[in-house]
Amino acid sequence: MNKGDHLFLVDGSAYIFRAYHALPPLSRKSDGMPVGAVAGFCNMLWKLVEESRDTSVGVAPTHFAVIFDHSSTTFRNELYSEYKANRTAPPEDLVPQFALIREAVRAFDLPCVEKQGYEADDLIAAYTCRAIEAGGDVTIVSSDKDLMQLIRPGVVLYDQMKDKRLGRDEVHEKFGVYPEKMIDLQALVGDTSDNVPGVPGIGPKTAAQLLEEYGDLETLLARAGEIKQAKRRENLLAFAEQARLSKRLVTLDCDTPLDVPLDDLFIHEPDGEKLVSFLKAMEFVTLTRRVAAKLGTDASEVARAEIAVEGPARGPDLDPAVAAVPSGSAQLSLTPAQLAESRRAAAANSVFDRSAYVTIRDAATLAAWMDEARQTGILSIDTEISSLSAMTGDLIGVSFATRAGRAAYLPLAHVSPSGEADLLSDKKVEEEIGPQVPFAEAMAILKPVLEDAAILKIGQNIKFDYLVLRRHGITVSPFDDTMLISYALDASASLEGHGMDELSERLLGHKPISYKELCGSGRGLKAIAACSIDKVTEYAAEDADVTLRLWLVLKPRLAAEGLASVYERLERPLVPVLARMEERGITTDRQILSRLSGRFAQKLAGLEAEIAEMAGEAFNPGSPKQLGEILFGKLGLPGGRKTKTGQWSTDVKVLEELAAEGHELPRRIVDWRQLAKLKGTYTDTLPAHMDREGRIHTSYAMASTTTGRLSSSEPNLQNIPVRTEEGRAIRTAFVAPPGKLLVSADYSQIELRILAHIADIPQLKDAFRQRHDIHAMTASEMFGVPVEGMPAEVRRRAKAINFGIIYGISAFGLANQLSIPRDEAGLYIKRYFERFPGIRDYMDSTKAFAKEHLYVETLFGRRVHYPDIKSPNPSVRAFCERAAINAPIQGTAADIIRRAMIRMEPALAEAGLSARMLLQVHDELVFEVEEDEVAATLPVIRQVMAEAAHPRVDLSVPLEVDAKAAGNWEEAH
DNA sequence: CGCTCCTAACC
DNA sequence: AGGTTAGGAGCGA
Repeated sequence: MNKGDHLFLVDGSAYIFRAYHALPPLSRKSDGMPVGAVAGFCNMLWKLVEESRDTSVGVAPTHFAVIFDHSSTTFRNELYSEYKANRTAPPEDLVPQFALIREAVRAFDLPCVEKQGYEADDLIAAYTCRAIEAGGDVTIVSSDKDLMQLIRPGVVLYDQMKDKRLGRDEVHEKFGVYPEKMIDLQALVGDTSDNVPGVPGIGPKTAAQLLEEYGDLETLLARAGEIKQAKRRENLLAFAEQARLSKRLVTLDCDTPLDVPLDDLFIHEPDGEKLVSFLKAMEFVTLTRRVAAKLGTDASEVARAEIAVEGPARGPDLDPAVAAVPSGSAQLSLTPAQLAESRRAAAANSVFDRSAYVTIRDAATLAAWMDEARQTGILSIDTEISSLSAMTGDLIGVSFATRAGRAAYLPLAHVSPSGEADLLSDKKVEEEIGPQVPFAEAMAILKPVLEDAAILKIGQNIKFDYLVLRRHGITVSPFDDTMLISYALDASASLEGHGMDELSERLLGHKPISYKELCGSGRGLKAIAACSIDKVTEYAAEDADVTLRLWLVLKPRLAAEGLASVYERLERPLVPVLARMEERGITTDRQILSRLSGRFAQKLAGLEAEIAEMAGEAFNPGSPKQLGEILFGKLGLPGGRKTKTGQWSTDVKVLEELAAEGHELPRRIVDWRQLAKLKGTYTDTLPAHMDREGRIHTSYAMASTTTGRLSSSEPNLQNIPVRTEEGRAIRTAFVAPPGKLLVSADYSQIELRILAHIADIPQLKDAFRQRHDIHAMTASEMFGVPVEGMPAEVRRRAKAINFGIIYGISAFGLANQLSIPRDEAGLYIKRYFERFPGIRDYMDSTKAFAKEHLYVETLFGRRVHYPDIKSPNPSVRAFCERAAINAPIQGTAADIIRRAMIRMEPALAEAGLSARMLLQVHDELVFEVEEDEVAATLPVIRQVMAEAAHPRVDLSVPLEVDAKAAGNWEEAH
């Protein structure tokens, strides 16, 4: 290398992650292999190479290398074992792309450099030093602040995504120090993502100020005693050694030995054929064309390269299924689709041997099992607790599996089956049921494994186990959840569809022992702690075994079917978020509820007397059967309809119609029903769910709806009344604790906005952009009535039609909703389609798509399956069609709020705010916020929610968020 | 006791 | 008319 030469050093590992996170996931068309990061990387590299061929640009490189991290442990771990210890495993769909990206660099004919025991940054530092010594210039293609220390005359950092070059002055502008002081600054500040400790209480601003004043780290530490601020002084004195250690960790070594000499990095013209054949193999159509054109290669003449790719499984493969693959080349050359198929076939008739399961009775055996997990890198787990609720049940035992058929149960808190636990001494209990590992000792052995970033924990509905273990100080990470994988693959079978027993029967051909078989049910229900440990071992170890085998079958399907990003971005990251919301609960005022109950009871008693009087006899107004006989039999009122079982229908609709004709009794029944509902379902029941602190903890189900929405139960906090004044009063019982306020933030008209975007309706989009009243606009378009002075009834009808459209409108449904004749409703729909022809196109194309694929998709790639959409039964078919029209709209809204929830906590933390997210009600999030932080918190919440679709989806309509704070939920809403 | 039906609360 | 959960009545075992 000579003076005037220019070396480009690409921080390859950093670019992989940036490409992966910044770009929408992408799968290879032919087999679903994830290639999004590869695509981003290749585009970036091509742009650099193109620039380098353009000699008119002054910064064109003469030398070029792409540098990668080699392994996760480096010499820095010897200095400090915790270095980068809190790094989580890379996403599953990214792992197979690492090898492909190295292939890509070779296809570009560029040197690909990495070194055992060193980070990319060390190699970049060494090459930079060599190049400068030789008189050359260096451009480091990266934006990592860890590399800023290398900036000096002749060396710049280039952030390609932002097209920004960082030199001395830019570093000073950004951090308040010049590059030569960056090491000292980093030593003080530390780095949470790399686990560099730094000095507590010192952030970048303070650090820069201190370095400005004292010159450098050593001087600062030596003179720390002079600092006025007490806390700052003490921390600097106490953590001086930690700062020095941090400095050694962040310092990049110029003398890292280089296996590839600098001069070998000399750039040469890429080999067009080699590169095009690689890009063809990746199926990057646009880039292939572009590259072929520029390099003068005829793409049609070039055969696609044979690229072997590693399967998505982590760690050594433990599944006999793969060893049985005839190719003999094991999984290294399997595509995801092939791997998924081989796993499916091998697991279809799994053999289970319950007698092989182990009961863990002592700490040494437990430790040995954990070592097995360290070897394999995977561990399926299942916790057994004393009740059904993860929030309250006591941990009774934990089961594990390390590979198919190898499973164990660890009893922790079993008691004597004779039921005299209280009367027996511990010694007696042990004589009766055998020894158990002491609880605290077991937790101490489990914790490092369950929190080990290198061991993937697998659970079925792992939010449950996550919550249980959190109560014992263990935060399970990283993890996979077979229920959520199954749900991402196909959410159509609701409720039991993703339960373990059903998955096992469907995918493994094996029926596990049911909870009922183990513990009985009803009056015969036995506490699991009192069941025989041998029996529980069979049951619990089997569950862990089944879970692990389900994972082997299900996990590869994510990549094979193009659903890895749905799982990785919308399902898995939500687990800890929801777990924390459930843990927090919401404070509830017992007094308010009990006063309301009293008031409702009085009113109900009055109504009951009136009802009996009017009916001429006492009967139970809560019995639709008795009521129907009174109204349509005894009193002979007209307009009776029958339900599908032939009973008289007495729903609100029927009663309201009768009331409108002047009948008093139905009016009273409607009132009675409403109050009885409020009292029975809410004011009487909610207090039973309160904990000792007065908080109610709901449970969110992530896999219970077909569309991607969450559901809430025990209690359901997603259907707290809001419509009527009496109902709304119940919301005043949901309060903020002293010193805090509740904030409610909800999306305005999110589903209609999504419809406007997806169906591409100009009038709707304009109305939303201009913040017009959407229902009034619709009415105006349809009926030709000006928005000014529009009668409420006209707007109401348009609103009903708008909702009807979202629900996959039918004349029958609209007629029912508006209480108008069916043909009139049909006319409305006809006129709507005339005014908004794009809506009809959307509906037709959605139906056609659903019939072709048997599923529809949200904007984020979530699939909703409709296997019955081709049913010969017209009503079944029509129902599926309406649901298929609704699902992309409802599901996209659900995806958007999921994204907002996942981003919310980091965004709040980043802003230094302590707000806590408590509830989700489909388009609304409820938070608990310190009073003096409300003003700062509202804009953060609004922004995260409004921007939640980005960058994956660029909606052509703005998302608006209304957010308000108050002492209780009613006023905040 | 466990299941189905009907009704009604929410978005 | 799309997506949910919950409670009470009623019925059969």
